Amino acid sequence: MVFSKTCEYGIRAVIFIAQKSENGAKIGIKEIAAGIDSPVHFIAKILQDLSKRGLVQSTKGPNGGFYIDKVAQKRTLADVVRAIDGENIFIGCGLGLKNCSETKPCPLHSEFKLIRSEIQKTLSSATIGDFNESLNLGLSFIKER
Amino acid sequence: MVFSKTCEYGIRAVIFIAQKSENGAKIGIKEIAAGIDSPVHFIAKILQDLSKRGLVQSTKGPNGGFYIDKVAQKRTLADVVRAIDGENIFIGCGLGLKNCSETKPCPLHSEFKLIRSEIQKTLSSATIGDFNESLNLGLSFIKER
DNA sequence: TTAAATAAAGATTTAAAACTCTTTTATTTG
DNA sequence: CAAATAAAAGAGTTTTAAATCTTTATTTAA
Repeated sequence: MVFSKTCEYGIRAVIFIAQKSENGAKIGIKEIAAGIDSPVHFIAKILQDLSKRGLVQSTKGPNGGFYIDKVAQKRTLADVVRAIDGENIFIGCGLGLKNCSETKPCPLHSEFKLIRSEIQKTLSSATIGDFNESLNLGLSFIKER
Repeated sequence: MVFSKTCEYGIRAVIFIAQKSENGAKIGIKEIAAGIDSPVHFIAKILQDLSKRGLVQSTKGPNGGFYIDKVAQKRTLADVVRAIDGENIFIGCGLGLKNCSETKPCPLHSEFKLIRSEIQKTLSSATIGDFNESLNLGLSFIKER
């Protein structure tokens, strides 16, 4: 729920790459897929897209791979989500009504405003690089097993 | 996001039926579909399912239709969501990790715990019948146009 | 300057969700 | 009891998301 599968993989990949490339290393797509438990070609597609938007960096050829530079480390998870799933999670109506608004609210409008703002706050206050340390210390995980 | 389309329709339908049947009336499936802007046969399927679970009542034949009795008016939106989309929204990991837990948390675990509990609180404190008045007064809406 | 490594791109397949259509069953009323 | 009405049930179809496979382009290093 909340995010599409694509977006879940995207967030996990971005966090993974950030951690692994902190020291300047580059990470191959196979290693990324293994590191976050995702289908190789699927995450490749997602990263191509994030790469075009500057949320990850990459180089081809031997010793190539993905990495996240200092600038991108400061981008937020909200940017990643926006790039993949769009604005809807931040602004959409909980009951799927397109013209739900302050003046014509759905019955759950104000409740969902609170929830959405909580989501927005969480995602826009977390940068891509924020999790490096906790992952390094084994305090959090982005892999199933 | 958050809910499946099926679930959005389901919630809207249930709220609609609750309001319209408050006085004991029964509402036909066509009227429901029109009242919440949903495909007739699709919402019919959803209501069949909710009916089996006792979240709505129905009778066949002339003057038949759907309604929601006193008991079901007291059921919560959480029950409806659980019936259609399952538990996942209440317990699932924000990053889609199946074995994310307190002891093996994903990087966003605690943040999502807050968000989920907000969703849970909202849905389980709102009964199906809670919106009758606000809909009657034209203070909230469950239809696009 | 060629071979190997690697990401990018494109095309295709699979699976799940959303939606539609047809037939059946139950109920009511004349 | 027959006809009409309305939901239930079942069997599709369409659309979208997810996943896979194949080919191309770029880079490096021998």
